[in-house]
Amino acid sequence: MMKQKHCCPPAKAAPRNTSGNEEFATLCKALGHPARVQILQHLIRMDRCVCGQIVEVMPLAQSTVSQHLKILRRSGLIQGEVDGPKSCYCVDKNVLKRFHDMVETLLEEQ
Amino acid sequence: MMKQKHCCPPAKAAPRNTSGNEEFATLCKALGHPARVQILQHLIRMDRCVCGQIVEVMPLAQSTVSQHLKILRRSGLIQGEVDGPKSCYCVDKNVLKRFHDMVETLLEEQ
DNA sequence: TTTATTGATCGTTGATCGACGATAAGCGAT
DNA sequence: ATCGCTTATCGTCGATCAACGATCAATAAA
Repeated sequence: MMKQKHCCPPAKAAPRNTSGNEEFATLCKALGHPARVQILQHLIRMDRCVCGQIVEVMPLAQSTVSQHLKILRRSGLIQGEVDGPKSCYCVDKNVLKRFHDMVETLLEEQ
Repeated sequence: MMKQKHCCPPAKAAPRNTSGNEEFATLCKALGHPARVQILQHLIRMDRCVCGQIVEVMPLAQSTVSQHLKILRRSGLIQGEVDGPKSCYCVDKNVLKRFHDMVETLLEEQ
């Protein structure tokens, strides 16, 4: 079998929906840290809020929270927009719903 | 606010279900790599199968697949039992269901 | 204009990940 | 007892993560 070093799987015989796997894994990875789960939950409850409000709730430095927000944003789970000198974040419910559907699909596949 | 270095959050004022977050993050982290998602899907479809069969399907070295299996097993998503010289793996459907429910709870919280 | 506030980014540091080959350990067959 | 097959573990290496403080850029307030 073809092997490779330090890189993601190449084309395979029957890769069975690899791109979907990729997106699912990306979303999971974004939620693979308790701080980011907490941030997402907080955003869900508050609907939308500003970075500082999140920092207040978290036992982490502002720069660390900002980093987590960046990761969540990159995954698509949250969106951020500048609001004056502040940054306002909110959950992208479509992406969250899609994530949910992916898990459901997984569950139904058995 | 109390800060700390290189370590997980300590007790907080109102940590709001931190242990649940922890488990959810752990499961997400386990699925945060496309290879592990693929392995889980394969196990779901095959119901149960032996390590070698998984290695055949994946474009990765046997040791790498074994490592991924270990991570999935540690997360609780799959179980493994020795069967002679082979190792047989299967999905823990209860854990998968719980994972699904966690996502659903997240979705319903908005 | 200067100052304060807010948040993103930079740079660093130690820990963990992800890949591999090599090796060890357990079992079945010869 | 030895050999072969199967799988887990070890050791290594580069890449990425997670945390922090420091700094920078942009806006609001004085």
